Amino acid sequence: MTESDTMTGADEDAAVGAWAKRCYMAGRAVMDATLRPFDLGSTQWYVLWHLAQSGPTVQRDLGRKLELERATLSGIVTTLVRKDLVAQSADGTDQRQRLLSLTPAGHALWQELPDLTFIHDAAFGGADPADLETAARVLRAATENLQSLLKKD
Amino acid sequence: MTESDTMTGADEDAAVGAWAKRCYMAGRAVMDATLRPFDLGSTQWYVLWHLAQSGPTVQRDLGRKLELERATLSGIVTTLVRKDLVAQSADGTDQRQRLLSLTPAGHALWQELPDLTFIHDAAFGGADPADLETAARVLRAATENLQSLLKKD
DNA sequence: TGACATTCGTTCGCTACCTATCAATTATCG
DNA sequence: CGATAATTGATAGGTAGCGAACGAATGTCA
Repeated sequence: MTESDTMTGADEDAAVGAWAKRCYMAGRAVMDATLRPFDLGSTQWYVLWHLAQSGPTVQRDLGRKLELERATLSGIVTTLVRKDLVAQSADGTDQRQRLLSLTPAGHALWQELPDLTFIHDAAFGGADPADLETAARVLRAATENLQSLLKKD
Repeated sequence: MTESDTMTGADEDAAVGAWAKRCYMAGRAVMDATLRPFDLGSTQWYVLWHLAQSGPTVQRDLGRKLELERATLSGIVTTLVRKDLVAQSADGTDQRQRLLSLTPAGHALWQELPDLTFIHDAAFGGADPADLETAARVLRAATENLQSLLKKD
């Protein structure tokens, strides 16, 4: 047993949580390394991806889809606007909302970006589909348990 | 299927990678909320935890145990030193190394901190042990696959 | 021994999360 | 209608992570 096993707790349950973190961090590291030549962060890529796929989107809606707090997305959008990849325009109906869309430069960059499918394939491609389903179910249940723990407070 | 599919939450919510992130974030949120009254971050807690359990530790070793880069741990240690919870002293044999230990205030705070095992219990307590084992195995394999992807570059 | 390489901790600059708060806007309800 | 509540986006301040680069200390090897 390694020291990190003891760190995360003596039982197997804790190990799942620790591996969830490691897996997330490792995935992000690969994504960041792939996008570094393009001066793009992983979450910035998700924003471009969504806008390229779904077209102009109200900022709040995008935040809900990417599961980011308003403040988090606000900062990322500011960065992308500064890079002239995303435009933030007023929406006619609700003056509070901002409509996000790709600029021409954003469109152009999106065309040049490599396909990131290989990341997911490398990570999970060799796994038994049934095991993947089980892992997803365990993680989903844990997430919901934890979130309901926060609500209760 | 890429990470992007998972983020959109379209219908493929069986995506393990996305749930790994959600699970990690949710766990950290509960931990942060629990530790907020004590003005402690989650990783700061891990540092105190290890020092309370294992006694004085060379900084680099602690970094390896907690799987943190030197730069990351350096910042966290600085914060804990500023709060007078951790002391950073010179080690006799190697003048490069710093020996970390709990200060009296650090010991005192540690005694007052609540038990955090309820978090893992709430998250994974209701799951089938076999499923937990499967989830851990899937995540571990994915992590190793991703890390070897980084080495190759 | 001396030259070179490695290691440790720090610092810098960055991404990406969060909470709390604020101004502006819109929604709701008496 | 008007007062109050809720929502949007921005900002401030904090935590957590990374890579790159640097000085000091240590290891290695010709």
